[in-house]
Amino acid sequence: MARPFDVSAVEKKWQACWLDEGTYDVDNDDERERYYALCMYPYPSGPAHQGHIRNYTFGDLVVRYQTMRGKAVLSPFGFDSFGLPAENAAIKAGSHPRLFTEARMAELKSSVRRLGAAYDWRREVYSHDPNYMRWSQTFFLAFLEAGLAYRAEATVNWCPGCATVLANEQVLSDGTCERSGDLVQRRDLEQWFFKITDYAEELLNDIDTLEWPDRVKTMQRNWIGRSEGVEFDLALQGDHSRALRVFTTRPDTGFGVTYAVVAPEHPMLWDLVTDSERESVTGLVERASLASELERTASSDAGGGLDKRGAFTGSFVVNPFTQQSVPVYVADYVLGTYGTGAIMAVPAEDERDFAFATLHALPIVRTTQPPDGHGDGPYSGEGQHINSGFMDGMDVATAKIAATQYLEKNAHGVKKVNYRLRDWLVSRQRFWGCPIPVVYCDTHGIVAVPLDQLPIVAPDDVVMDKTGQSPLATHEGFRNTTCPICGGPARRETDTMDTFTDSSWYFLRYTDPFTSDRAFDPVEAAKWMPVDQYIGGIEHAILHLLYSRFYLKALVDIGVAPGLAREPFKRLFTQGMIRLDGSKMSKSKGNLIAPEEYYDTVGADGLRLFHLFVGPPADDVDWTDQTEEAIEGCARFLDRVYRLSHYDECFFHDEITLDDEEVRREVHRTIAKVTDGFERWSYNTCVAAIMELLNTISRWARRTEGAHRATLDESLDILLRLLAPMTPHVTAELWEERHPGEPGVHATTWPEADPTLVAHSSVVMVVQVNGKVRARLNVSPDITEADATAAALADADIVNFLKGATPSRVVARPPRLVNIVL
RNA sequence: GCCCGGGUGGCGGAAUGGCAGACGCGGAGGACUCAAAAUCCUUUGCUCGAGAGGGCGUGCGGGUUCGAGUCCCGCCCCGGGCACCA
Repeated sequence: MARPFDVSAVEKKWQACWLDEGTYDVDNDDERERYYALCMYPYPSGPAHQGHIRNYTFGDLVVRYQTMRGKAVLSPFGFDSFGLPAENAAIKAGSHPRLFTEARMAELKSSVRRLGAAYDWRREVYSHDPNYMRWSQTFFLAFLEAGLAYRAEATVNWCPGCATVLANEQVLSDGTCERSGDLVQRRDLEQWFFKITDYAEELLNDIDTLEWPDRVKTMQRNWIGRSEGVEFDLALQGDHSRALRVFTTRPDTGFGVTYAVVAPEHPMLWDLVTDSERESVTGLVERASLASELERTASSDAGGGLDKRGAFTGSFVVNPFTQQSVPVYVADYVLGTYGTGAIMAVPAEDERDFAFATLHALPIVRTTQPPDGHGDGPYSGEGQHINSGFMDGMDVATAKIAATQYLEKNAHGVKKVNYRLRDWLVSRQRFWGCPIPVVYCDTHGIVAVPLDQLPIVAPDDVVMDKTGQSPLATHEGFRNTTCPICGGPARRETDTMDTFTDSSWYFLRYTDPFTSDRAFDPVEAAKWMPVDQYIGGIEHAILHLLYSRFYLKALVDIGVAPGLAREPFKRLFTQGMIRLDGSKMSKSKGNLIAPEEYYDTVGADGLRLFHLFVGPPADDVDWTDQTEEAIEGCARFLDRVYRLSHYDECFFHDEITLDDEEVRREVHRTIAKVTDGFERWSYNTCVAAIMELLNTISRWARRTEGAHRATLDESLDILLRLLAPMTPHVTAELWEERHPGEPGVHATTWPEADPTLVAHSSVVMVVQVNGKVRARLNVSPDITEADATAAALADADIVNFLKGATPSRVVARPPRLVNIVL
């Protein structure tokens, strides 16, 4: 489309200006009020796509708006530059992940620069920078020393496609890898873990203090999965010196326990199995251990959990409430990794137990009275206790307390809190990540690499193939080393750290990236932290956002970040996704729409305005056939702004007329609307309000009766300032034309609405009869209820409409509405 | 199955219990032009009507209210999250 000005030239000019002059560089000794605005640092996958553009457009609006509000705004940029895609691509192309990654970083940076977003580029960080790795490794060792990092053998998630283990958080609920989509396998391996479970309670409680979307908060609460209950003993029938320990959240249903179940991995299992049952139990356990997590957990779907595989162990335990002996089963619906790995089963009040009991013909005893009409199925809701001895008649909460006391006295019962959250598995058997800085010595075992030898950087001449072992393991020069303690032969850890460890602290490095003798100065970091506004995609709702919260808490506790607030991100905004043909836009789907083609036509400003205008920022955007036209519409609006600013046929008069006054009022009302919209993240309505203002000014300036010069100048100046955080280039250009030699539009302050002008001098009051609008009257905004009623009833149209009928009621809501009810 | 969102013109969307459809896209008509593009103006929920004007209308069915897109109850559909965690 033809533009009234050279968009590319204008945008290049201002981008160069901001960069050369370091307009958005901010120093740590800045005395203005501070504001830390941050977009999640990207994985460098190539040129920016529309998701990035959307993210950085919102971020830049916040940065420029808060700057105009007089704050010192920290706005850094960097790259989450370690990761599997680079390694896989490098294997394919016979290149090195670093070369590949740095080429992608350059591409992304170039397209981000052309967006014209304001960043302090001096603070740029990237994960694979040895200067950054040094501190990633230092933190690992600090965690190790504090007992927060440990090595253990465990059943872990192995992704065959990625040729590495994964954290629980990276496995989707259907048992596939969130990255490659491969079915994740279970393997018993010795791996490094971070003790995130130590922080489960605090991670859960502090969610309440965060200004985050409820959706994200709920997801994190569910992920942590706190449950309160009792752990107690079920004594073995015939040998009361031994017992099966179980966990339950419903001790009150104890009288309904008709059997018990242990997980196939339970350590006591083979003590319980009698000779006659050995064969069937062996078969069951073998099947369970071969089955993938998916098969084991997803089999309950359709038939309401009828597929409950299990076998009798041959042993019995005593129900401590009824003193009756009940059979012990082994079944794969009980998990070895949660609670005690064994449960008391109450079929009448638990769906899973009900399904199992039905299948295996076990007795079902109700202990809670279900509501009328509930039927024979399991019932786990509120109700009076029945068949429950001393708890009969109690409600669930009261019975829980009574049952807990009973178990404490009679069955070694202890109140217990369990979490679904597991420790964070951080080992990865891949090359392109931060090496774990420990060595293994035959004499001294696990030995930390001395801090002065950090960073441990992987050598370049490594054969990278996906063998299931870290590529570093085959590099003799890297692998073989000496023990820092005894100098004897030792071997290096060859696994690398999960890349989520890198992204768990980058926001701290941004606050003080200039120092080389430590990761950051806690005093400098404390000036900026916590991040005032964090912006990113919903896909990080659990992974990155939970890990970062854990990191900061741990870093504060171990003395790396003393004095910092314990939460990294005060406010979080999660933007919607861009969809093409209904599916998420992503490089792997090959459906990216690059911004470059728009930069040359509608400009970065046009594209930015589109992203702001298309809908609520939190909503997904469908990229359709009509999107091109919508983007052009945004560019057209900017052209109209440009033309109005250059309009030189205006006839001016000296007196301020009523029309001029009304324009001033519109201008100030728009200030109020846009300011409010900015605070509420309602950017689409802000754009609409500014468009309306332009229409008003434009029509008024073209009138033959003329316009008041000072009013036109004020109006245009305010319009440019309101628009400046959204479309920074064109507004900077027009402002410079209008105010040569003065500070630029981005250095001006955010306009303030004059309350006396925002108020309306007269308003339209609607008059309804039985809820339908029958007349409109111009009234004073402070009309009284009586006057409003009188005016409504006196109106000619209303009188005519009523035809003498007497209203039964008149509801007046001055000054907006009067409703006459017949 | 459970927990969140959401359902408004041809399309994206707006609307603190008070004029439904702001703003934009698209469409229609007009001005300018030799012509086109660009620009500017008018118009644009559906429907009945020549017109004035009327009726209907925010997924469906009820309810509360003088008044409901908005609040309550029960459904339907779409999207997302969780899913044997005892």
